[in-house]
Amino acid sequence: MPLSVREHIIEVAGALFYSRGIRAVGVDEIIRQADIAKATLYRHFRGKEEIVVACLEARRARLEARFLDGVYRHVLGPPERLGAAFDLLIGSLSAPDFRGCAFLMAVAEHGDSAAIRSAARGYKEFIRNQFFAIVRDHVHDPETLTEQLALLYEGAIATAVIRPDASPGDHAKRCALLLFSQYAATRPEGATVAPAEPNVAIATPVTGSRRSGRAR
Amino acid sequence: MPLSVREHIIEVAGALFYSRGIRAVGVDEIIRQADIAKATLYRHFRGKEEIVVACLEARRARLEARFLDGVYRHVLGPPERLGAAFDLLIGSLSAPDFRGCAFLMAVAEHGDSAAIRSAARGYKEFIRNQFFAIVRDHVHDPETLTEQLALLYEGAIATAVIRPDASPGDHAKRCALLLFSQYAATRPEGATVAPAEPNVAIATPVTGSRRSGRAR
DNA sequence: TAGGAACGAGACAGGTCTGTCCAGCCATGC
DNA sequence: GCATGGCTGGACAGACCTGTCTCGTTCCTA
Repeated sequence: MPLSVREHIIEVAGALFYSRGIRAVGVDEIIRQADIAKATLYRHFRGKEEIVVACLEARRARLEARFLDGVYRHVLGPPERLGAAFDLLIGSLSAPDFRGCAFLMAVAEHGDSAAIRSAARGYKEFIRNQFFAIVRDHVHDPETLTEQLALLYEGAIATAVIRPDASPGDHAKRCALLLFSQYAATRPEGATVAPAEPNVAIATPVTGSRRSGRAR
Repeated sequence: MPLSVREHIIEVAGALFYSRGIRAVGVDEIIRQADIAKATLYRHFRGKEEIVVACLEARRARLEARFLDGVYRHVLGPPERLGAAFDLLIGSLSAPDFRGCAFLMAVAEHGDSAAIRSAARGYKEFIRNQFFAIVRDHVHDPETLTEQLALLYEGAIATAVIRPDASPGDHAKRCALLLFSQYAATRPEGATVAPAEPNVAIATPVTGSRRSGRAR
């Protein structure tokens, strides 16, 4: 299954950008590694930034597909789905070439590019929305729980970069499941589970989930 | 109180590096903004990387001092201290010049530099250790709770970069207090702490007004 | 078989980067 | 008076960057 030239460029450039940084990788190195001519590269992309955006979008599609496959391959309940999502994360964090969140790194290096910010935001919103879809019908205040799960997810990635020996993925998973059980237990209507905890007060209203957004 | 030349360089370079990225800022721009000669810069630093490391260490000292001041200014219990720590975070995230974790960004751009990785790790371990010191004697399994709190802290910073409208700081604080009350409630031995009305912690300190900036 | 599109190889321009070096200025101390 | 040492301003070298362009080849299709 031969890749098209464009896909080949995206694959090579994406790996280089991720492993060494966007600004640290020149187009000369991309064409050398991809074994193509410079004119070919500039025939497929208008400039370097367009390559970066294409790499982020390809990565996003790959990660989203992997997420959906891992979480929805089997029909399971919310805790199992959350566990599967964090197991995927744990696998990513322990990959030998893991270096952090590619989207966050791209924004750090080119935060002025609207296209790059938009690609990053799109992926992060996908993750958030997936968590929301998983817990929505099983807890009270799913918006708050969703944001907290997303926080754990992001925190594990960031921590794995600098303190990888802290097992951030494992802690995030454990915490996510604890939170879910908490929010499910204090669920008002269904009342299927009732471990009777007074902490309900904390988990109630406060900051009205912004949710509006859509900057750009 | 006039700054020494070296401190002046660090201040100017640190702001430039943080706002635009390390590789995106050349030494020519540093000496122009700092209004010094190039020879002066290279008399104080052996090279650009040494400037970067000095900037990170200065930032680390500043942030650590601010953390300790905010959390230990008043004598309070663990929930109030956690609340204060996350209020400091909330203030930082909403600062107009906030762009993410400077240490993580530096590692993303220069992950091959041992000195930069070390500076980043030092700061992140400080945060972790502070959380540990706060909760150590008040919960069972303080190590796990500590890592989870650190995860929320990191996650809020990362999320604030890409989805700032999600109020990540507020969600992190709320979740941190919920976790603490959980871990305190299930504490086996002492059982001194009763999570009866934990909302005190939420309603206490003032958000923001920390004046984090220092944009210059 | 002929034409054209896609490609490889590489020169090239114009700019930027880091780091070195030189000449001159000025304050301080002897 | 005079040396010293930190500073400024700027030239400079050598490398690297992005993006354009030319030229020859290959491959597909009509």
